[in-house]
Amino acid sequence: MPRPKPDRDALLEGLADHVLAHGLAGASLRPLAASVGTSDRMLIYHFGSKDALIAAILERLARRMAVGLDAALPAQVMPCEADLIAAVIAMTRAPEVRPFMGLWFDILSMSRHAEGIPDGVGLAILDIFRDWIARRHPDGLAGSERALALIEGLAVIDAAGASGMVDRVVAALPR
Amino acid sequence: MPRPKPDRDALLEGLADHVLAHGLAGASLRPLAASVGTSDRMLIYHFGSKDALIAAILERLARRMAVGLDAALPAQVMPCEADLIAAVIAMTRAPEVRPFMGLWFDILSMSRHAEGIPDGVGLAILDIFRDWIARRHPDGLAGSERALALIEGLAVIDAAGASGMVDRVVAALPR
DNA sequence: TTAATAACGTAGCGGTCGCTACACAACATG
DNA sequence: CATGTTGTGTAGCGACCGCTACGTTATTAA
Repeated sequence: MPRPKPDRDALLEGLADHVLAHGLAGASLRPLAASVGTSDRMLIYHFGSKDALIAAILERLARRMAVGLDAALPAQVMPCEADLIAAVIAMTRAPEVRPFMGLWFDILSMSRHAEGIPDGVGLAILDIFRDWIARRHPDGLAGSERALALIEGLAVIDAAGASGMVDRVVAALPR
Repeated sequence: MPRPKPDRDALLEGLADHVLAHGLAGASLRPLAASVGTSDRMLIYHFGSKDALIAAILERLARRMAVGLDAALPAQVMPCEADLIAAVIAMTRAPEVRPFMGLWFDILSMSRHAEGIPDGVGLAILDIFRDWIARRHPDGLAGSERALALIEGLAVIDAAGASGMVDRVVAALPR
């Protein structure tokens, strides 16, 4: 009975791609549907409402991010925090990761006004990232939160267009 | 002829208030106009287009932020970076400053897709903030960029809902 | 075979969007 | 007084929004 409908799952992959490519902020049913060769009618049919659809897409993307993070950097403690941060910043700039950063800012922006972003999504994503860092940080979980803050901040500065400032800060990190 | 029309200026104050209160992401002409007792028709008449209107509002808000920042913390070097960061984080949590942080994430999100946010706004705001920090940081401009990154990151974590993590990081800062 | 259910297309609802056309009053200038 | 220019209200355009009504086909169960 609660057989996981196969179409829904296939749709989600394509929908996640579309959100990643075009952002979450202006995502609307018809372009979303067109990108996977169906209609807005069918998206509502499968997911019930736009909010539920967005929730499903975000869940899918969160899993994709978790998997991608682990694939991007070997899961071993790095000897020096500066190296870890430099590696992460380089990673966030890779073309296949940058859309995720954009999505992250969309979520931060939208969740302030309850615009269809489920509660707790921000926290969940933050936890995924924090734990991922903790597994690679020389000080483990203790140092991971400060490193996370620094990385998030550098990502913000990067997104604002001041990549030079980011490079300077990373280069000046104590080792 | 290029007399700076007085109405336009008065309108901008109210419009800036509205954007601050309701966010930039979903700001549309009719609610904006209603909030200052006029019509969408008149906003276009005064500003030419929505994009120009948004640009004017953002300019106004940037100035307001610059003034507010200087009023919030005395313009003197603080003896310890940790104290400065703690003070800034406390400031970002104040009810009159929080809307500015929200606006900042809206700008970050929207400017990725050229959604009516003029180029360079992100950089301009970042510069205002960086310089403000530099004037209070024990290491001056040299240390300000790393502090800025840390503060931005903590603001992101705060916005995501993990204020506990922010408190922990701030408390663990070396002094 | 028949009946129920699932999957999907077509069409359209009521609403909001940015923006414009048009008329008209007030005022300034010749 | 005639003639703009400036401000403002009313109405509405075409596009898009999330969502629904309704009919049809395809599959499955009795």
